[in-house]
Parts: sequence; C-alpha cells; structure tokens
Amino acid sequence: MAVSVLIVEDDHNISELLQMYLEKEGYAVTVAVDGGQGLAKFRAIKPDLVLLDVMMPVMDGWSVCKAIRAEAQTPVIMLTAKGETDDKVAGLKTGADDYITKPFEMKEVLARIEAVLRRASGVSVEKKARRLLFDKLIIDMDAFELTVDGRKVDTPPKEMELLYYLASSPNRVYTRNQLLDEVWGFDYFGDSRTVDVHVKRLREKLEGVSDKWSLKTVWGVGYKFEVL
Amino acid sequence: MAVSVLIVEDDHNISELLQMYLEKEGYAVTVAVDGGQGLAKFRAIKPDLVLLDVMMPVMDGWSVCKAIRAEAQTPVIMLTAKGETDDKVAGLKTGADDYITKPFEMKEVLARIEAVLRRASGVSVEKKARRLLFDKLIIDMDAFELTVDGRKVDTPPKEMELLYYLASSPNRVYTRNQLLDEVWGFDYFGDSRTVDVHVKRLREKLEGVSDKWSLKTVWGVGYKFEVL
DNA sequence: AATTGAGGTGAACAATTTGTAAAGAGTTGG
DNA sequence: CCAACTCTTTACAAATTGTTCACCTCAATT
Repeated sequence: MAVSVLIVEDDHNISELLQMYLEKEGYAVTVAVDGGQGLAKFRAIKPDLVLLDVMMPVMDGWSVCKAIRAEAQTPVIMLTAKGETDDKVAGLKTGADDYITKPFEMKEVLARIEAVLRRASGVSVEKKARRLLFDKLIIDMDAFELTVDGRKVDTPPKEMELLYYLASSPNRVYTRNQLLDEVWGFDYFGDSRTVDVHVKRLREKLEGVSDKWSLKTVWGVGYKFEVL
Repeated sequence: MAVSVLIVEDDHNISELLQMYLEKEGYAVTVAVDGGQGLAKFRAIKPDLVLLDVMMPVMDGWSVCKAIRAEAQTPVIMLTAKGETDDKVAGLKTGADDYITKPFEMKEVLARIEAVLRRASGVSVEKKARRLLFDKLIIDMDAFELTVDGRKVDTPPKEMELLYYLASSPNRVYTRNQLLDEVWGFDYFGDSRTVDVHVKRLREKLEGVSDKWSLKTVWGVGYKFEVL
C-alpha cells in the first residue's frame, strides 16, 4: 500500500515539482491549491502526511495545521520562506512536525518526509542499504567513503553517488538520461556526456582491482555495474 | 512501555509546549490544570514522574508535592518562576527532586527529567552515553567539560554540543542542515555556514592532539568525526 | 575497408564549496 | 548597566569539483 501525501500549496510550480518528485518515489500524491481545499481533501482522503505551505491567501498554513491537528495526528511538514516565521513557539503550538525552508532541495524534502514518517511510526518506510559490499570494494554512503582494496580512495560526491546508484542494482543497465535523472536530479539540464566523464574518473579508481565486478559500457545504451 | 509524565500547570501555553516536546521524545504525557486535578490524575495513572508548577490558584505546587510524597516516592520536578528563590528552601522540605526556573529551555527540561529518572532509578531510561572517550579526548556532557590531552579546555555550549553530536556517531557524515536540525533544533532558521565557523573553532582546540581521530570535511557533503 | 555514430580521454573553464577573518548581534554574569 | 563572552552573518580568497569541448578511438553496419 502506497504512502499518501497531501500537498497544500498555492504556487503551481512548486506543487507540480513536489508532486512529480514524490510520485517518482512511489508516494500517492494529492494536491490542493488553497487552505480550504486542503482541509477538504485532508478529510476526504486521510493522507499519511501533509506538506503545507505557510503563506497562502484566505486560510494560511498555520490555520490549516491547527484544524488538522484538531481531528487527527497526521504528521505535518510546513513549507516556509526564510524569515517568514519569527514565532517558533507559535509554530510548535500549531503542531507542525517539521519545517522546510524555501528554496528547498528535493533530496532534503524526501529525507524529511522519511524522517517524519519514521518518527510518527505506524507507517513503515523501507530503507535502502547505505553500505554496499563487493569484492575488494566498499561503498559507504554513511561515511561517504569509498574503500578500494582496503584503501580509502578520495572520491567526489557526484562520483560516489553515481557509483552507489549503479551498484545498488548490479547488472542493470541505465541510460545516460536515466542516470542524469536519478543522480543529478530530474531538473538537471546538461550534456549527457557529463556522465561519461564521471564514469571515466570512476574507472581510474576502480580498474584492475577485482575481476568479480566492473563498470561496463553497454554500447548504444548506457552503463552498468556488472557483477559476475 | 513508555515512561509516563504528569504535568500539573495552569498556564495552558506552557503545558501545551511541554506536552508537545515530551511526546515528541516518546513520553506518555498527561496534563492537569490545577492542583486538585493534578492529585486526582496522579492517583489515577500513577505516573513515573511529575512536573509541577509552583504557582497555581487554590492548591499550590508545594501542597500537591507534599500530598504526593505522602503516598508515593514518585520523582517530582518543580517549575518555579524566576525570583521565587525562597521556594528552594520550601522545596527541600516538601521533597521535590529538582527545580526548573521559568523561562526554561526545552532541552534543559528534557535533561533534568532524564537525570531525575536515572537517579530515582526503578525506571530505566535508555540513554546515550553522556561521556565520550577517545584518545586524549574526553567529551563530558554531564560536567559540560572538554578535556584535551589531559587539560580542560573552555568550550562554549554550541561547540560542545556540536562536537558531542558528531562524536556520538564516529565516521558518519552529517550535512550542515542535519547538524542544524539536531544541534540547533529543527526550528532553527539560519545560515548553514554557521556550522563551518563552529567547526573551525573546534579545530583550533583539537588539531594536532591525536592522530587517531579528527574533524573531517567531506567536500560537498558536510562534516564527520573520523576515528581510525 | 570505409563509413557513421557512439564512447574514451585530456584539458580548459566554470561553478560550487570551504576556510577564515572580522564585524556585528545577542547573551550572560557581575 | 557594563564587560566579557558567545553566536551569527558576511565577505573574500583558496581549494575542489563539475561541465563542456575538441579530438581521438572503437564498434557496428554496409
């Protein structure tokens, strides 16, 4: 059963962006464009979590939050512009579980949603392994360390994330565009050859280390982390 | 089984704030709005701990405390307004276990509750170590002291907490935003570069002391306390 | 074998991130 | 209320990474 999220946000650009990203992650997303509609949809669908913009005409986020709190314990994450809220106590009183300051990164939003859901419990959020082990290779995203043949190898963020992503699904091929979407973010607009360069640099660090795995090119398609 | 706390407080703002924070920490909270109700609820639910406002109409905190003491050893923490210092003397007689002066910080309340519960024992509060030991480094959050190479080093609160947080999970990277959330509080809205400055000042105190650990920057990600 | 398009590679350049100093704001204790 | 201390912000230089581009190599197809 999918986890459902209600987005209450009057800025169409933002809500669309959120919706796209969350749906990609497997959430069932519903969007409301103002406080009143938000409350109505909240009652109708009883979502597992609410993303709530603070600044909205007519009925602002705090009021909606308070109303939601009056009838359910559904976790609420407020979307606030920086400096928008001076009164932290007021915020806490209306019962928000977390805040996200605009402008935000999608990765942060996802992380917070998972954190809040985990805290609120009841809803289980399955977690991916943050540490991948292969022959003479450890990809540790918690420590953000790449260990090759027992030695730590300094590796920049993009390379780490790319390798982690590929190695998370061994033997599966990804096109450059898929990798750009997943590792760089779907809002990235750049040359797909950028992927090649990162693969090349990863290969410099990884080649000849083990014959049990390798970063392979699938001609005309993309790349994969092949494990024998 | 959750630890239960009874809050006896006539100021609705304060009790609500306390309740919210404590519930977030996993406590089962019950609120009473005056002394009489407090005593009734105390008898009904037999909480593990009582937070008791001193200034209340009709039946004040001291009377309630005395009544509680007459029938149980349940730990009691008194909430006193600043300037009611004479209350401390009275408090000793009525058997309160601790005092918190308004206005208080939630962190302090949580710390005291845990301290009192630990002292009173019987109730087990699984706790993180408040004292971390590394080569030539002692981070003691109970004494709030940092000992580097055998010498006490005067260290401001934020730096202590930041170091403690990082050192609590050695080798794990935290982003600036995660650190702001955990150390500064999730309702903190400020520049993430503030973290950098605190790290810098910590480094001044810590650099060159031991080769077994260090405060490392993970470029593009954040910071970690690395232990070899 | 030639052709064509995809991938490899090195280097330049651009963009981002971090270290640091210093100033100003905020707090605390006497 | 002042003095001392702490925290936050800001600015700029330095370091590092990310991106693009040109050119070369290689694979598949005819």
